[in-house]
Formats: sequence, C-alpha cells, structure tokens
Amino acid sequence: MKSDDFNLSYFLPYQLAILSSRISKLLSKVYGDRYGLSIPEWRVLVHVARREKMSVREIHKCVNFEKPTVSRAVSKLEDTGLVAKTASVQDQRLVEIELTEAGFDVLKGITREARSFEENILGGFSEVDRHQLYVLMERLHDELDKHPEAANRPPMDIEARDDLLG
Amino acid sequence: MKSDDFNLSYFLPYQLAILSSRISKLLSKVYGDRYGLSIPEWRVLVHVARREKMSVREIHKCVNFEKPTVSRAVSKLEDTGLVAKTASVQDQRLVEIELTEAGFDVLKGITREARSFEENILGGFSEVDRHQLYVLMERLHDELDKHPEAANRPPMDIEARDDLLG
DNA sequence: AATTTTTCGTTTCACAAGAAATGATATTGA
DNA sequence: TCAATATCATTTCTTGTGAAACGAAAAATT
Repeated sequence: MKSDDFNLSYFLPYQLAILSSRISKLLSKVYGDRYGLSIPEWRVLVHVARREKMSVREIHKCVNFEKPTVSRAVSKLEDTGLVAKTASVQDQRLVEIELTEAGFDVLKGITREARSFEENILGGFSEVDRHQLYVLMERLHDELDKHPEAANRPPMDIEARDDLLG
Repeated sequence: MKSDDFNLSYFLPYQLAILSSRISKLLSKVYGDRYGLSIPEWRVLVHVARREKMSVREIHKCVNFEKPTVSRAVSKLEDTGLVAKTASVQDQRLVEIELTEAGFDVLKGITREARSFEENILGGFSEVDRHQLYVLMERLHDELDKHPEAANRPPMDIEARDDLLG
C-alpha cells in the first residue's frame, strides 16, 4: 500500500525538528565533550549568569525544561562548583542560585565558543538574511501564541526583543 | 556573579530548539491524543507510505531516529495493525514493512489534520514568506553539511528539493 | 569450501526526562 | 490563632532513547 500525497520533506514541523536536532547535537560537542555539560546544565548556566540570583522556579520558566530537570541540573552544577545554592532568607522555600567564580570562568570560555559556533553556522548569512530568519521565527512564535494549547514561550529579554523587531 | 554579555534570546540554536519544541508538542496532540501515536511511530508511518516496501534500515536513514527506536516503532505499529512485517525472500535479514489498509486509513486522516495544522501555523505567511523560510532552512542545512562532525541530513525526496529550490 | 567479515534487526543496559507524589515553608481565611 | 490551601524544590516512578551487545544471515576472503 502506497500513498504519494504527503511528503515530510515539505512539512515544517519535521524540517524544523531535523534542523534543530542537527544543530543542537553539533553544538553539544562544544559544551558536552569539552566542558562536560549537558544541555540543561548549559542552559541553566547561561540563565543564571543573566541575573544576580535566581530561583529554580525562575530558571524553569526561562529555559523551557521541567522543574525536576532544572533542579537536577542545578545540583550537578553545584557538585562541579559552577554555581552556589543558598536558601533565601525572606522565603525559606526558595533557593537562591548564583554563579561562582569558577562558573564565571567556564561560562566565559563556553560563550566564546558558542558565539564562534553560531558565526560558523551563519557564516554565509548577510545581516539581512539573519534579520529575516529571526523575524520569520518570531512570527511563527506569534502564531503559536494564538493557540491556547501551545506551550508557553519562554520570556525573551526585553532589550533583545525590542532590538530585534524595532 | 553576573555577566551580561551573552543572551540566549539571540542565540540561534536555542531559538530553534524552543520553536521546534513548541511546534512538535502542539502537533503531537494531533497524532498523540487523537491517534495514540508517538513521534517515531508517526514518522515511520509516513515514511513507509512513501514506498511500496521499506526495511528498518531504509526507514532509519530517513526519519532521523536511531535503529532501535525505529525497530520499536515498527513493532508497535504492527501490534496496532497499521503496518505488516514480512521477512524478505531474497535476503532473510531484511524485514519488509508495508502499510496495511487500516494503516492507510489512519494515515489519510492524520495527514489531513497535519496539513491543516501546518496551514494554521503558516496562516499569516505569504508564498514568498514560506519560500524564504524554507530557503533559509536549506542554507542552514548546507552549512551543517560542511561540518564533518555534523549528523547526516536525512535524504530529501528529489522532487521536493528540485521543486523547492528550482 | 571454509572461515572471516560485514550487514541487518532486535534486545539489553544505562541514563535522562517528565508526571506525579512528597516534604517543607508561606499564605490565606475562618 | 489555627486550620486549610498554595507554593517551592526535591524525590520517586515510569517511560523512552540511544550505545553497545547480540544472534542470524549474507558477502567477502582465503
């Protein structure tokens, strides 16, 4: 039995999944092989660096991973000494997570490589191309936002969004 | 400790991962909740439908999942009666997988919904927008192809590729 | 022809991720 | 003020994935 009428090669969700997977796997060689970090750990590390102190919950809302995943990533990062956890004074339930000096150093190296990785991938892309790509992606997010069943989009830094679309 | 110099909101691999994840999750409500299929099962089903008969290996090369995952998906699909497995006569190692009539029916319904899903997401996109999006994604794939460490891109149907870029 | 090597599909194993449950603390409301 | 509810982080528990191992069959080599 054979049906010619549907072709995954044209199907956006599939193409997006393949592309994303290829890029993620390649990138994970940078922070995985070279720094021993998993994807959640890398994302958490970057997000913690954006603020002075963050709770698990705050990170969870940003990195698009479930709370347990974030919790485990933070613990691992604590074990390896890249972040420090301290119970909040005002609210004993909260855990304040912040980058250690070692974490800062690792982050510095890793972001440099991440940047060069991205530059490598986007090598042949002009400024206009890049802008177009991001705008198209933004528009897809906007379409998704209209769907009540769609997962929430992790919040974008305001400066970034203004800069991108302004 | 705080560092402002790296922003995930701008980082292509991250943005791509989020976007892809949001779309995949939403789509999986269609074939998951409504048809009880997992992502690998859905992909296998579509790929099997493209040819008269396929082996696990052929599918594996196309769907961007590991062989065990494909094997399990095929077994599950066989259990639910959507595909039929028969040992090849010429080569006893190979398993020929083909769609059953029931599988064909399910596929028909599911592709209709997939199409409408895609149309929904791409609703506000003109033909030019869509073309641009796909061309940009193709170019990213091309950049990845240059990297020796990058995972192989699953082969695209030739007609599709010609049509897309010609 | 016999043996080694390769290929194919499956199974086993280890691990990571998310759902649900848990324990601890805050907040709300009677 | 005390009970009920909500919130936060963590810990099970279950499931699914991919690496490696496995058995069977074909191909290649001697």
